[in-house]
Parts: sequence; C-alpha cells; structure tokens
Amino acid sequence: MARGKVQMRRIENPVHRQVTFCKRRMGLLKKAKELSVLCDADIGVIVFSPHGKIYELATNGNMQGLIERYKGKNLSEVQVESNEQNIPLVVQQDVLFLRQEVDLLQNSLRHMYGEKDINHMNLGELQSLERNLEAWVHNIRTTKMQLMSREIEMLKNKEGILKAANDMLQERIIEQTGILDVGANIMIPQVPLQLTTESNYYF
Amino acid sequence: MARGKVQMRRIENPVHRQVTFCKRRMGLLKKAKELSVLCDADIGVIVFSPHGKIYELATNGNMQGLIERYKGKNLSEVQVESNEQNIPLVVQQDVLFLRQEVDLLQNSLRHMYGEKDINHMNLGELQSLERNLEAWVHNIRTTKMQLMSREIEMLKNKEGILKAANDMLQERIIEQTGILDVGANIMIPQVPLQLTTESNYYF
DNA sequence: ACCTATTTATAACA
DNA sequence: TTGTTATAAATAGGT
Repeated sequence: MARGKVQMRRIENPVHRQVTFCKRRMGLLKKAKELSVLCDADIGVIVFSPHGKIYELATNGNMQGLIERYKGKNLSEVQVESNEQNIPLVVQQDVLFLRQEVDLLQNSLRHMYGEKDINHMNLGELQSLERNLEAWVHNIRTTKMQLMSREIEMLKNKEGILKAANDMLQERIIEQTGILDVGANIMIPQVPLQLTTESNYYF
Repeated sequence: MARGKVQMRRIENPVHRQVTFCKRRMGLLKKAKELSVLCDADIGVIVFSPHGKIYELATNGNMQGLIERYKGKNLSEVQVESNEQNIPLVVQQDVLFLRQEVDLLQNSLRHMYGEKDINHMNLGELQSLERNLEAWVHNIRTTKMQLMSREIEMLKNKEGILKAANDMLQERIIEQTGILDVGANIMIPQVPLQLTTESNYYF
C-alpha cells in the first residue's frame, strides 16, 4: 500500500511475510478496537499465525464470553432454590458472587471504553467499582512516588557532579588568573533541597 | 480519517454512528481477509452490533473450527483443579469458567489504559490516568449520593405512610375497645431521622 | 526499530 | 444505504 502496490496473494519472501504479518496484525487489532469504541460494538478477533501462534482481541475484555454469546449458549443455570440439597451453600454463593463480579467488571469495561453512563448501575455495583478504582489509584500513586524518588536521586547526583565540576573549574581559573573573586559568579546557586519545578508538575 | 480527524470515543449522533459502523465493519473484514491471504494466517472476526446483530468472518470458512482450535490452545492448562466429590461437574465447570472470566476482566481493566502495565508508564501517563480515575470515582460518588437520596426519600415516605396507618389502626382499636392504653404498644418507635443500617452499608 | 512515499480507508456530505 | 472526494491513516520498502 505504500512504496508500491501489493498483489493480493501470499507473500513468498518469508522475511517480508513476517514483517507484513506483524504490521498488519497490529493494524487489524487497532481497527477492531476503534470500531468497537466508535460504534459501541463488541468485537472479537482471533489470529492464528502460520506457525500456530495465537493473537487475539476481545473488546469486552473476554473472549470466552464473546464466544458463548456467538454460539448462543449459556452456562448451565444453577437453580439455587431447587438444588439446595445437592450443592453446598458455599459453592452456590461462589457462583453467585462470581457472576456478580463478572457483570460488574464487564459494566466497568464498557463504561471505560464507550463512555457509557454509570446511571444503570445499582448501589452495590457502584460501591464495588469505587473500591476497585480507589485501589487502582493507590497503586498508581505508589508507582508515581517510586518514579519520583528515583528522579530526585538522579537530580541530586547531577547536582553533586556539577558542583564538583564547578569547583574544579574554579580552581583551574584561580590557577590561571590568580584573581580570586572571579569564581564567585560561577558558583551554582545554593537552592534548598526541594523538588524541581518540573517534578512538582506531576502532583 | 478524512474530512476531519475523529476522536476515539463513541459517536453520539446515531446516524453518523450507523454509517461509520457499516463502513468500518466492511473495512475491518477486508483487512482481516487481506492479512489472511498475504501472510497465510487463519483469522476469525466476530462483530456484535449494538443491537445484537452478528457479523462474522472466518478465513478458513468455518468459525466453529476456529473456536475449537482457540479453546484447545487455551483451556488445557487450567483444567487441573481439585475434585470435590459431591459437586456436579457442570457446577465445577461453571465456577472454573467464571473464575477465568473474572481474571481476564480484571486483567483487562488493569491493562486497559493504552494496554500498558502501570510499571511501564511514565510520570505523565500516570498523572493522566490518575486524573481520569479520580474523575470517574467522583462521578460514581455523585451517582451514589443521588441513588441514596432517592432511597432516603422513599423510606421517609414509607415511614409516613406506616405512621398514618398506625394512627388509623390505633383510633379504630380505641373505638372498638374503649381502652386507651392498648395503643401504646403498637406505636412505631420514634427513631431520629437518619440513614437505615441497610443504607449505611453503601458507604 | 524507525522513516516516508504512496496507497488505502474513511468522514462529511449529497 | 450508496457514491464522491478531501484528508487522515496504514503501510511497503528501505535504513
């Protein structure tokens, strides 16, 4: 499609084929995601490479569910009321809980992708979602702090190195000129130990 | 992609959305076919329209086979689990399936922001993500508050109705028995105006 | 992986 | 829907 039109048949050169596979595969998945977001559609893409490797995309975050939906089949219904005697209560509760969790997460994913409204979620769902997001925000803050600590360390190192270099240069100038007060204007300003303006941007 | 760049979010105008869905869907399937031919890959694409209509492409001509192949590569690892004697196999399978689904969805949520792991994001990206999540949490809290206000209103109404009914019943009893102190035990307890225990669960 | 000359896809409009 | 066209995106071939 560029630097020359390509014929629609198998690319015989294995190197070219591999490169094209990689590039076009990424393009295909990108297009699928875009279609999903723009038009509020659920899309699943499965790609088997010639060597059997699998690449996949499920815009609702879960290929299994998509396949089930495609096949029009559902999980077996666990009849809580009628089967109580056969199935331990804990297991029933597990199933119910997991189903709720799946619904919640799918709802969340849909909202994130499609900007759908929260107004269709009930209080329990909102509560759970809020907890998840807060945990997520906490993780992000932790990661940010780690990154910033590293940045601060790095800046301190730089400062030390520059100061040493500066000292050295001053001495050399003194040696060469014999005039003492020249060095005063070259000194690095002594700022108190604090975050740089750039670092503060990230808060 | 033409006559103006488009933002990557749900197209609100339903006509535009439908047109774009039609065009991009065709584009996506074309790209999938091309990748399949050029690079000798097997590809399956499933598209659910917002109204549940299914569009599909299986380059080997058989979606079922593609799905079986996909499942075969994925499910074999997970099957090893403890067998509890009393629980029907279908239920065990349901639990396994749901657990897998939850994992996948959680993973998706976690990795959704640009498909990046938090640990590989830079400060700017983290900052942006944090802001987005905080906005989301804020929306959720607002929605929760609205829901709860409605619930409180409803409960107040209920209280009023019950109290009126109670008053009526008391009067009737007084009329019928002529004994005044019977009604005292039927009175609704006068709780201060506050959230119910059930409502407090949601904080 | 990164770069661009070209080819393709497609948004807006009719 | 379908067609047209100006423009955005994807990407083939090369580095």
